[in-house]
Amino acid sequence: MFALADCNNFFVSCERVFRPDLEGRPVIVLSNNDGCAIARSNEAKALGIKMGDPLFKIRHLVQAHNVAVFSGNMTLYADFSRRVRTVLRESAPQIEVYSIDEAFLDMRGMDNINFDDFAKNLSARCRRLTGIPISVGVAPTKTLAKIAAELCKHYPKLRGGCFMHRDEDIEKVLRKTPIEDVWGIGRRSAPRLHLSGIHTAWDFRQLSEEHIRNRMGINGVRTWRELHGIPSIGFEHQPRSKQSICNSRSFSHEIYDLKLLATQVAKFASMTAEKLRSEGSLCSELTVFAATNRFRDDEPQQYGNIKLSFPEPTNSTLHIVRSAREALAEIFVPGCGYKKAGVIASGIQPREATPHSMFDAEKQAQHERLMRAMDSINGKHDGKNVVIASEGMSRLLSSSEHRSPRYTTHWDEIPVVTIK
DNA sequence: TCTGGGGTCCTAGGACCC
DNA sequence: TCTGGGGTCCTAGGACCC
Repeated sequence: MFALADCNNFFVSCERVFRPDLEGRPVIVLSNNDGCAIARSNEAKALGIKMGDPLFKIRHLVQAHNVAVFSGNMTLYADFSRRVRTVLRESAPQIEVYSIDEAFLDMRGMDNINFDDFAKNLSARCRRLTGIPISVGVAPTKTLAKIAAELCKHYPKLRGGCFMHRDEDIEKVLRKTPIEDVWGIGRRSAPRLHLSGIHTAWDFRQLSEEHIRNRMGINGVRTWRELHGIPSIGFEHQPRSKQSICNSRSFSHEIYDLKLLATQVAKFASMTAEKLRSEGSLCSELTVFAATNRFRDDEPQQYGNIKLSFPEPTNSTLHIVRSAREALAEIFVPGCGYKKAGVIASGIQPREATPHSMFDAEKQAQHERLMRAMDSINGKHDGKNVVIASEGMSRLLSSSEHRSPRYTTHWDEIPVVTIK
């Protein structure tokens, strides 16, 4: 058996931990720049607010129904994610962290327990210890466990846990599960399937493997087999090392000036280098891209990108920022208003496995000490205190007007509450 | 006026090899 | 007249996920 533990409306739930007054009220959390709704409470979903709806298109709903609006506060959510994972690790021998708000549990070997009790107890325990409500589905495959967890969200009677394993139960549930709700069936496949009369997970399961293979490739087959109860998606006991690291943002307004754009790209590059070092990795390639506002048809559109290779794999802020700035200068077109830019590191390899340069060994050691010093200073205090000059001292050009305090990580942001 | 960010894998086609 | 078979690597684009 496999379990999926899925945090309910995760970002909203994090905000509610410190704002219990928002229980029962519609709440949404916004993406970068306060652009789109990326998390909604059940009440907000009931109002018809969809995942990814731009704020300006749902303003009328927000005002009419007194929706509480938050800017994304990733520092806070990452900390809650860590707390939830701690609880999950205590409950199963192996967990696979799937995303910031989901993890699979490998239940193989746990034969003599009541899985339904296990699921419900885990949900209650997580709520008690972290404040975050979670749904736990247990089933013979990961795909079925996902469906079981989803069931908990619609049926409060399940008390956050659902064990789905008997053939007749699986059939009953699959008959009611729209095909587009199945893990692995996306935006493109669902409409195609509907056209050929496939509307539910059960309909899909009735098709022949050959048919699926021809129309949807190997991934379709995997999903089909999983729905039949045959585990076909591996359990990843170890987190795999990343193949690419990307830092990109949309800006709060268009940037026409290369110098200003370069400070932003320098920040992305610097964040990328930091992430590489924190994972003990080096990169051998760097892609830099910059794009104009694709929603404005009254302005010339421009998308530039360039990929470069480093002579030696690196995770140095100095190297990566310098290269990123040079690359940006090559793709920059004067007169264009850039709305988004970013940096992608690839060709990632573990630092230990990479032989040191034959040249300048001493210089390289010095350089590494410098990076360690930077990381240690920036890690000690709230916020970045040492940056390289080309990043500039200004912030990223993005707005977040509704950000909550980072309650659990930044002491100076915690509001003083007077209880009368 | 205002429209997210960060990932993964598969597939098809071209270039090239013996 | 007749025009193989089996690889690799790379890239772009598509599809999927949260």
